[in-house]
Amino acid sequence: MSGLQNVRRPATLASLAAELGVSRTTVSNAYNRPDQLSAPLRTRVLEAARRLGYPGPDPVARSLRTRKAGAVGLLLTEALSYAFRDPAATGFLEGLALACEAAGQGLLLVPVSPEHVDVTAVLQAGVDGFIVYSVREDDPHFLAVLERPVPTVVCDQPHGVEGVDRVGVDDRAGMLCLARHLTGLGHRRIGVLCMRLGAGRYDGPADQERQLGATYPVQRDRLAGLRDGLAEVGVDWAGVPVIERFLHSVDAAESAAAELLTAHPDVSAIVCTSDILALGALRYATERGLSVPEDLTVTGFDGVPEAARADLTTVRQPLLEKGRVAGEMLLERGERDRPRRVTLPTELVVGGTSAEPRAAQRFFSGW
Amino acid sequence: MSGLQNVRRPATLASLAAELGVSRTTVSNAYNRPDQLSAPLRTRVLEAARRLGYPGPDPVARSLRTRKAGAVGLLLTEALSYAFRDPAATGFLEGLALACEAAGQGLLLVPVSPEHVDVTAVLQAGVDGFIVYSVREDDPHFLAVLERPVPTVVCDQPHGVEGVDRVGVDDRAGMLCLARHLTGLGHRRIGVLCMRLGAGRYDGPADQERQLGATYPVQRDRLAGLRDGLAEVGVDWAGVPVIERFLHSVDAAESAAAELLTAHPDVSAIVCTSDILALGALRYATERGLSVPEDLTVTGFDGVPEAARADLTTVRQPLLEKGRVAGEMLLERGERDRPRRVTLPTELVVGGTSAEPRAAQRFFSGW
DNA sequence: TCGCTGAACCGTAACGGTTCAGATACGCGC
DNA sequence: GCGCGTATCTGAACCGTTACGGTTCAGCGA
Repeated sequence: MSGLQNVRRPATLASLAAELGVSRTTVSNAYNRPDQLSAPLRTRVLEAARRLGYPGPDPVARSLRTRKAGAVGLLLTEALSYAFRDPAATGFLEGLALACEAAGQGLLLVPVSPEHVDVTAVLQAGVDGFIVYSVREDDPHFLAVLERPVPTVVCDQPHGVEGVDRVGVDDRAGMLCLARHLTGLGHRRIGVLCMRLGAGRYDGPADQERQLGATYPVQRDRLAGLRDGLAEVGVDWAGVPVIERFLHSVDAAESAAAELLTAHPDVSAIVCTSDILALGALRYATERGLSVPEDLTVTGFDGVPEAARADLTTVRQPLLEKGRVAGEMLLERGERDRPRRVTLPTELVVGGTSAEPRAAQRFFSGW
Repeated sequence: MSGLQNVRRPATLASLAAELGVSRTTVSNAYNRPDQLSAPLRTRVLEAARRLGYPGPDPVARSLRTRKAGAVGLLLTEALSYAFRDPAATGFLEGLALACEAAGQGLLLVPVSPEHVDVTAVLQAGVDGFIVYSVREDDPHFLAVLERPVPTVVCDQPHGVEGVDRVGVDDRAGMLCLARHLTGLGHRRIGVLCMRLGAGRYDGPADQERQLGATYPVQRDRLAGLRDGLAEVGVDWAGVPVIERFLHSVDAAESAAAELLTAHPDVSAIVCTSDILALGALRYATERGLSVPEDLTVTGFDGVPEAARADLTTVRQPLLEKGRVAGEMLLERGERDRPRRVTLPTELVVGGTSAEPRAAQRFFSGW
């Protein structure tokens, strides 16, 4: 806990009213409804306010009475600072911020302790609604959000929560499209790097059981899309190595790529479930002296600016747009009879990191 | 305004107490001080809460009573989305977020309308303190923040506001150091790109009067540091062209570089008051077919990650650290007798974008 | 049996506003 | 002179909670 605490207000609406010998209503009106009192009196009120150091109506008290806080809460699974570090999150948040701005709403980043679970921050947030960005299905903070009697919009994951709007993309279809691009090039020996699949800290190979038990639907879907695409050309998913990393960073991905290629040196393409992971794979390839795409194809997912700079083959999703839509769904006035589900389009971006595999590897499928 | 409004709470602490035939205090204690009532009664309360759909104590009402909101407000001059777009801001915010997280405080991004001035959002923010990031001296939102009876910490600018803590770097000294690097290399014909110097939208050359009247102390100081450094080798500041841009973007900087080099083709070095501006200058050089640093030296300021990737000569400041210190200053418990001023160190980073000017240009000073 | 103690629980008074249904006075048309 | 609309201001209820200073009562030692 912090030592921060509001100083006692030097003057209140009531004390100001008493000083002037008018009612509290009048003082309130001086601030909120100038047309409800004569101009001279209003001036007198405002002048007295300045003289007594009255800073205007207290926002919290006003919120209590009006039942609106003027802010939207944002819940992330990761540490708060992640919001400013991950480019996919940043893009989303930029769009969300645009929507909030347009509606004059604040955006409250709710602190979640990465260490031990503590949902008090969620329960304490003075907000009119929540945006939940890509959290685990059974995230306790998320469950706490659902307890709160305010509207909620989920971005990406979890899926299909009752009474909650959602915006996202078709991860499975996007990945399927990418998979076809790769199989079309002739790739059959494929390795995968993916983000965390479950609550606990785990780094290493993710077998099928772990994949199916994943509590992150986005990862589940992206893997499923790839599996679908490979099945179309007869590649058995059981033989496809998947390496999981708990941390979503270039460094972590680099080590994952090392782990993958060490155990499976014959892989011709590394499919990553995010661009960040792909950037790590690229770095490992450079480190190891492998040429991309001649020796190795690398693909990502998301379409962040860094990926464009690296000319990465990836599946682009409209990150900023997703944020803006999320905000608008939450802030939109009017009745919403049923939870809305918005799916934004994805687009395959073929960059310079994917090409046909070497002749020796092509159409090989003898794992 | 948004249509978002809290649904009426299905049950309140009072109704729950009435239902159970206990006092409101007891219900409150069931949530906040479990040791103040017997375990069985607490269970009974919590059970009834679930049954009646009572979502736990209302955060706003609690805030009113306890006089703490559990959140810190953040004020930016720019549109809210800027926070996620500018890498220097992002670095700062990441550090700030770390500090907030550690203290369990939320971070409320206060929406400021870029179009017409409207300070209601500042007055409406339910926060225990404000962080003000790099705003103009006479920014009306900032003045509104000062009206609020909560502690405030300013980052970078404005300077020397009474009763307000500040964290920043010595911009003047940092730039002086950079200037000496350039003059040491032999540069005498120098052109400058700087960020906006005043409130109104203006793009173009900034004469000395405009420089001196700048309401952005950071820009003022950086220019002054350069002036000092040039004065040391006898270069008259009056002859140094300074091009100003209202928008802080690579695109804007590119056009500024064009403007500068068109009017002053004999410039051997472009000094930019930010890395973003420098990246724009680099892009213009590439576009125009100029080699950096052979044909042209380009320098930045800040030390953002993008600058490192571009191997830019710049002055690095500890962005993340600055954010964390700002947060800690605000959240720190204990009396603060007088406003604190923290100045963090800067460091000259010599990259590959600065070198000796061509022989023909060296030591020339005959403008 | 008495006095004392500590645990458990309660009543009241804020916290600082907003809101709505009046009250008052005033000007105006008839 | 009277009814009536209008502009201006007031009174009181209400928002939902927690802080504070009690009261009650079972248990215990003497």
